Amino acid sequence: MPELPEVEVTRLSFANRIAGARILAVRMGKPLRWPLFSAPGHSPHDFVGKTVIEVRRRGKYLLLDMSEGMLLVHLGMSGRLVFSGSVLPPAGAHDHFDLQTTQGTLRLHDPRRFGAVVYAESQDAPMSQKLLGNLGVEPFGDAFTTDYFYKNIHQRKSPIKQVLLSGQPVVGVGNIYASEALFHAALRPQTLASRISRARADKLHAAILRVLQNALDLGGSTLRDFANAHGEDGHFQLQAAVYDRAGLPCHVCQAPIRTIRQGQRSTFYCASCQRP
DNA sequence: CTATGGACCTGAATGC
DNA sequence: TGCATTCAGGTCCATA
Repeated sequence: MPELPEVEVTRLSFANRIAGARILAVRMGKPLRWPLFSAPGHSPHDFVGKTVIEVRRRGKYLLLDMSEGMLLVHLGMSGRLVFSGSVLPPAGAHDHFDLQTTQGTLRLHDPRRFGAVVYAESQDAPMSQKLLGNLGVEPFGDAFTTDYFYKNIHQRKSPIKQVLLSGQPVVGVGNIYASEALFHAALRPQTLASRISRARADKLHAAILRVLQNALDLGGSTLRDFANAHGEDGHFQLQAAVYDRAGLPCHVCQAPIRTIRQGQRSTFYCASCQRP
């Protein structure tokens, strides 16, 4: 479900409401991708009494800084967070984590359970390093320059679509926005990253920022079940140029949008507008 | 080191 | 209707 825009929209929808809250109780459902604690001797009850200081984001992870330690939250493919100031309904079959606080309850709903909630003592803790240590730069950070982008894709031998999905050199671009950015840069997804010229790399760099910013402004994409922590849908999908538009006419040239498989993921593109 | 495919899990849509 | 197959917003891990 969630690429950078959806994760950031989720963060913005509850960060202010949970900041400063004291934790009252924690409830766990079925196991998620990783256990809450990697070291033995801990229990969810340990969180009671700690305070949530603030909510940050790194790539597609949400980082809940607490008065002691932090929670790394990932939404996987089907995860969604809900924050409610009043009492939530009883946990359903797919509600796998509840953080009950003095200011409301944060709940993770995740049918496929590719998501995770992981405790780390700090950013340097082993689990934190494993999950965050090898991420590329933030697209909206100062390090994501055109120079950096060109240099880093130039040494990659894979098709550019798969390089964008890899989280290296830049995080946050998933399957929807990779196809969309390549369309706006007029670049074929199959093009080997190493063969992309400086000028076209610059164009793709700009397209990534433009597409992600646009999706942020529209509240993300709701393909089937994404919603922010208030339950509000996103609207980017209504103006996607290529994603999920197989066989439909290109908005620019009317040629039918094509689908291919790359690394077991669907890619959408316009063979007329996008060139190697 | 880089690149690729499999694995994890559930539900909805499609096809015979 | 019933059952099998395919696909879905991610990414870690083993293997070449």
